[in-house]
Amino acid sequence: MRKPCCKKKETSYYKGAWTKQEDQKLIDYIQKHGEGCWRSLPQAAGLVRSGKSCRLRWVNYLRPDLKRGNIDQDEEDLIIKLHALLGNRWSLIAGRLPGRTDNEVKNYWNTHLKRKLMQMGVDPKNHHLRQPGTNLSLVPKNQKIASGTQDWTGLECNNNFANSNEVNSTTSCSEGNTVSSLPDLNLDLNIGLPLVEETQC
DNA sequence: AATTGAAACAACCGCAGCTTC
DNA sequence: AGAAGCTGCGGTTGTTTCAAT
Repeated sequence: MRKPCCKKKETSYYKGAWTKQEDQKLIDYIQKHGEGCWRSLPQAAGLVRSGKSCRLRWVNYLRPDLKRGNIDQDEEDLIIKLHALLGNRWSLIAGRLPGRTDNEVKNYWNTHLKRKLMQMGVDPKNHHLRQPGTNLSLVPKNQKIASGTQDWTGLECNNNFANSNEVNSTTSCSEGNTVSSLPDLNLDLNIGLPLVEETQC
């Protein structure tokens, strides 16, 4: 049986929004000791949070390399393309967007892009073009498809391969499916090993 | 100015997969 | 081999903000 890396002790953790003081404690601790061993981190850092919560806070909001702010058109297009290829694999998608997190991409998808695709008559689940007329009533009259977004007609790539971890640049849609609407799609989907500062628990 | 509903964002929960013993 | 711990991911929910009425 594996030895726990820290004394297991169930505490009633704080939940809800993080305070500035908590953020600072977490930042200070990680700057000193690096990431890793999330379970023991809270106690070591003087936080009354679960390791999970600390990890999430760091990964999604405190990491210095995060690019905060609006997602631009290029990023949006890339998200759509990657989602067509990978499905809801947000961490993989976020990995192709420097400075963006899986949570951010997921939220953006759910709040912006899903609706946008539906308005365009595209099923956001599989990126298939819906039957003409379906849901098109959602599109305001005279509204053109946003600039920078392609006509997704013909996008019929199934996502079977997305269930495989072997996502790489040679992956392509199976016969009969087409990504003809993605002419500039040149994705290197090799999963690079992250530069992790090794820390021993 | 107050109310209400929608949109956007932040955080939690549960589960799966990997690692260790 | 399998049980248990840990981490990371994806789904979901809660809270805040903003616009419309």
